[in-house]
Amino acid sequence: MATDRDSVLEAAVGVLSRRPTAHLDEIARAAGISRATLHRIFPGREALIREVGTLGLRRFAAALDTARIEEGDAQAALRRLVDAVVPDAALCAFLAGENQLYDDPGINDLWEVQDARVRALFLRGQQQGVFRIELSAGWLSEAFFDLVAGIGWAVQDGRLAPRDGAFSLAELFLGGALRRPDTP
Amino acid sequence: MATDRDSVLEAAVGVLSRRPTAHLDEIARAAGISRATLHRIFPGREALIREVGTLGLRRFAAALDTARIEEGDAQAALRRLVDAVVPDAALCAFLAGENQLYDDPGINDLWEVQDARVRALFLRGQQQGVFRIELSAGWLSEAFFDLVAGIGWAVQDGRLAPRDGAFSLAELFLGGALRRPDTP
DNA sequence: AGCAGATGAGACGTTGATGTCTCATTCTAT
DNA sequence: ATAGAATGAGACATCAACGTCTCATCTGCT
Repeated sequence: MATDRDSVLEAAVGVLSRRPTAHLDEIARAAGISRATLHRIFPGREALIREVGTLGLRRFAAALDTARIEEGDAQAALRRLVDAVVPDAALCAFLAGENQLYDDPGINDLWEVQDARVRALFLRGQQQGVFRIELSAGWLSEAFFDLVAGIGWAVQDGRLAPRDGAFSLAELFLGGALRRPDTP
Repeated sequence: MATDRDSVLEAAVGVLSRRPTAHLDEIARAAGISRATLHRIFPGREALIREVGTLGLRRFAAALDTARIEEGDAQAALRRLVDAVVPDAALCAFLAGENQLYDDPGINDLWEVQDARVRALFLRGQQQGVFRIELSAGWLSEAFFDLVAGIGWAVQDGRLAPRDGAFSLAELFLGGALRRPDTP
């Protein structure tokens, strides 16, 4: 049952995104299973971490697909991306915190592909005159991901209401913190 | 010699901000000393991590002081803060990644004080009509710190030139990613 | 040169998480 | 109801990092 595996991974994210060094006991308890069963599903800790990473990247890639970021106006595409990615913000928070994953070539490649897609979105937006050209597409892409992770942490720790996630992310990232005098 | 301690902590940050689970061997090698000497300076791993955390918070607090964030126009104060904090972005990146530190009450208290100062800055800016009121001061504060950490990671990994750090941070955070038609 | 202190290299025991095993219990399908 | 499979609980060995120790070497000072 793939659903079973994914539900365990889901629970693992909840623990690991906060404390990447959490013991397997803790993860198993969070998933509602015993440590023995956890080992039956995943050969070991390394495999579990890797699976969580690939799940996060699969979800992120699915969000890019759902948002159809390659189509239409760049700003509208980014707003669609925000809505699509915020539900998986916790997974992105895990990915952001687990730089160690970049040792795995498979995960690294998968990440590169998705990151390139987001960078292309910003580049396209800059060519369309929608996004600012003073900021590099690479930095926009990285900063966007940082803020998505920030949403994930804030929601998990109860500092931000889940309903406010998409709005807070889109408004801050697109419009910045400054009040615009011309748009009352 | 406090300078010696700090130089070791400095080196430790370089390693720990990327990989929080790095072995003491690795940290000692990065600092150019042996593991034995590392143990002579810091009683153990826990003490080392705690010292790195307090160093980061001291530097962050010093940046808030240097920028005089309690004085004058909120936007100008934030720009001063950006300039003051970017040189220590790597330390902030460590603080952001090491949520585990929040177990220590001393560090937790110190963090609360600084976070409250930043939140007060945003609240003041909102009252002055400088910052947008649709975004909560708490989220602005958290997002700002996330982006500072992002700067630290990007610079450390060579994805962003150190000279571009302050500009990229200030422009994105204050003005957002959207191009403003009215300010060519 | 000679001495005191500091450092590096390495050995050693301890500790805690991990991986594997067994066995009793529970769930499920027929 | 019963056989088979799956799960939980716990014991056990392994292993890697940690903390401590000793000793040789190096540095700095007189």
